[in-house]
Amino acid sequence: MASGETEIVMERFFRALADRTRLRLLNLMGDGEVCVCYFVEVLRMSQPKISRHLAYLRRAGVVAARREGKWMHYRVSEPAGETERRVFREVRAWLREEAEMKRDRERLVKICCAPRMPAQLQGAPRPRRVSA
Amino acid sequence: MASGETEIVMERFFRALADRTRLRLLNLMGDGEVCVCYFVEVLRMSQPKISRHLAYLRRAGVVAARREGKWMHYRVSEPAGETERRVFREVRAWLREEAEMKRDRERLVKICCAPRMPAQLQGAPRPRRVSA
DNA sequence: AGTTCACATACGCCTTGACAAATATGTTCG
DNA sequence: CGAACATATTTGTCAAGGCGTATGTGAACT
Repeated sequence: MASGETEIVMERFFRALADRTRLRLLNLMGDGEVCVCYFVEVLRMSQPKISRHLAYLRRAGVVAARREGKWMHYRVSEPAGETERRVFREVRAWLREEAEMKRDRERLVKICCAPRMPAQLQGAPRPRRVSA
Repeated sequence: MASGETEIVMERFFRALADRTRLRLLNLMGDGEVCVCYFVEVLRMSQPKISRHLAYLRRAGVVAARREGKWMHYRVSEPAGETERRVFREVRAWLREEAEMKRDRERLVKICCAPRMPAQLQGAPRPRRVSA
């Protein structure tokens, strides 16, 4: 790693968290991998907007992506260091307590566990684990 | 508090941390109140720049200021909620580990505990507690 | 009162990044 | 192959915020 590079890690990390949409995305990934199409559905935002914020989080090293056919699954990516991991853990605990974040997770559960999925989500892969 | 206002607290908090200068200022306040003149001296940045970032941190509710004659002392201001406090605690622990942050604290100690203070700091009030 | 010291704020310039709309890429299936 | 679908990126516009310079403000002196 280039000298001085560690010095921007923290900044990049906090910049990644300095946007409500990105915090909401992170919150939805709290229980495991989630497909992009669910983010669009739950947050009711345009697909490019979601995608841009996911790319931002990816560049910041906060999330990782996995392709499965047409679908992309995003998951939280744990930091390397012990201290960073603890910071991240507490941040995510904070997310779990916020009102809007709770509502988002409830919407995710409602949508992906519904007896009939919404029309645009027919055939979309369901998240492994989901909890409000 | 107005409805919906709690939803921007997190964003404002992380935006306050999303800048290296502000992180360094926060780090220097880790052990107690510090006078503005020390920030200028330790970080070797212009006084208006320091002042602007301190104002930003103040607006975000992350620090508090106290006037003592001509001098302004800044200190970390603990958040209200338990979860927020834990996040903040871990963030500050992270700061304590970074290389540049350590160097900054060492510089603060060296400057304010020197037998003869630098010319521009003659008579400046020394921080209560200081540790590298 | 007037000056000096310590700090804060205002102004102008420039960069970053958020958004919508349009377009490109990659995957599957007929 | 080509159409359909899911996701990604580009383009253009705008607001937030970074910086340096200049100026304002409040406290402590003579």
